[in-house]
Amino acid sequence: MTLQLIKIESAPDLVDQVYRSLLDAISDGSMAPGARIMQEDIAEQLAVSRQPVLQALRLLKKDGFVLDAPGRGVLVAPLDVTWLVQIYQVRSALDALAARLAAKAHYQIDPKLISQGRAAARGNKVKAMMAADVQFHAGIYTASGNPLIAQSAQLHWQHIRRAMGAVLQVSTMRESIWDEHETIATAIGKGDENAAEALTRQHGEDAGRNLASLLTSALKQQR
Amino acid sequence: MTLQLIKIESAPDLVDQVYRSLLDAISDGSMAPGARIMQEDIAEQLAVSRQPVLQALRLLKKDGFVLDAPGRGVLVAPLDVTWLVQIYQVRSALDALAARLAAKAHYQIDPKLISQGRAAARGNKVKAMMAADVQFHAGIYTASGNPLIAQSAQLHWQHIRRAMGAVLQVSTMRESIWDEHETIATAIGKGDENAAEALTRQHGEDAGRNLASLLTSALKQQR
DNA sequence: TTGGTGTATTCTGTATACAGAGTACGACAA
DNA sequence: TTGTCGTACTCTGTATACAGAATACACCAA
Repeated sequence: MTLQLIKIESAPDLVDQVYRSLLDAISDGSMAPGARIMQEDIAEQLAVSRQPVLQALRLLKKDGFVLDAPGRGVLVAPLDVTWLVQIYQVRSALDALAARLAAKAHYQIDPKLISQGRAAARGNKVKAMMAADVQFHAGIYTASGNPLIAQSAQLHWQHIRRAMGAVLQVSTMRESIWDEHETIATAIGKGDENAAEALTRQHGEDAGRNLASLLTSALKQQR
Repeated sequence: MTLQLIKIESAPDLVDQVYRSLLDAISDGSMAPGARIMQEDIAEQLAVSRQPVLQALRLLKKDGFVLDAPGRGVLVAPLDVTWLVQIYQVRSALDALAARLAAKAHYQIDPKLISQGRAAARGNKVKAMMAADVQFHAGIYTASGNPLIAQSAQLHWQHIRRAMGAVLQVSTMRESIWDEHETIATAIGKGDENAAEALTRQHGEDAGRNLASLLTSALKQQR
């Protein structure tokens, strides 16, 4: 009996649910950066006790989405360009690693991911663009065969999502990224590890610089 | 008043203390891989209620040090070679990134780190060797100027420490690693980004392979 | 002897209760 | 008017209480 059984997922408990709910709210901007969080408010809104909220907040703190404000509880982490740059540095390195591993396996990335991505890029729905982008990169993580990469990167993407939301400008997503994606996919498919790695890193660094500069001006404008 | 004030550290609460205590026990092997953890036992040993223990365990679960055993609480994560290899892959990539950033800044790594490391390697205290190794790499993380790298890597080192403890063999630490460290430090100091990155990655991958094979045979021998 | 069913126990996760720390605000003095 | 002190309040973190789920074991039948 070596066949892969569907793993029974343990029922998501309240802490998980609160965590996701808060993470979502923070990522999509409905909880503003710098906003103060009070356990009781959250607990009441979600109709749970303070206990699961307390635990969820601690997890979010570990991930850098909320900060301690000693004596005043916790705050939604403010948007910080430096922080974003650091996120992109790490993510680019992880993406590059994933691309190299995927190339080693001559993994054939589903062409649909790219065609769908191009379609999304031609539309004007920011969410759809973002989703396509995430999906493409997630595809590489999966292809790498190293789940640890996906796990780390997933958190990074939440931070990125937040920054993107704050920038709002649709122009952020230049269509050229899908040319880059296609080049990367080709290199991976051919098994050209060096090219896949270098292209992916470059792609990530460009995206980081781009978003960072947009965020900088957006933050300046706000004040 | 632009001078950097010493940040006031919020008093470490019980959750933090329990977390560290458990992390330490797991990392140094005093809590055996696969061992079942019961909240009440821990709580009693540390003279706290179950509440902080519950939260600490959830944090450890997020880090991969304990696993859910549905219906039976949690287990100390078993030592898994595949997992270790994945850790090393990610850590090598992060180390390489840190080395590149440090080289960009022409950071001069304290030569003491290396001389002390060589001294430790000549001794036969596993702990001291390990500590020197960690310190050298931590130096690079600091030099990178990206605290996110250090944060991620710190967890990886805990996993590595655990594996090393299980292997026990002093021979694990070949003295040549300090030659490699010295080469890396030189490349960083000279600002040779490419060399620093490549050397560091190679160093990490070698170490990973080495430890993985030792762990494999150690695990085989156990059964 | 082996398989199945029912019950008791054990352990987790959530809710509630409690105590302590810090802040905010108001009163008073200079 | 401004600065300081004191008090009340708010909010967090920890402990205790409670309920539910899953396991283990014993008993019974085949």
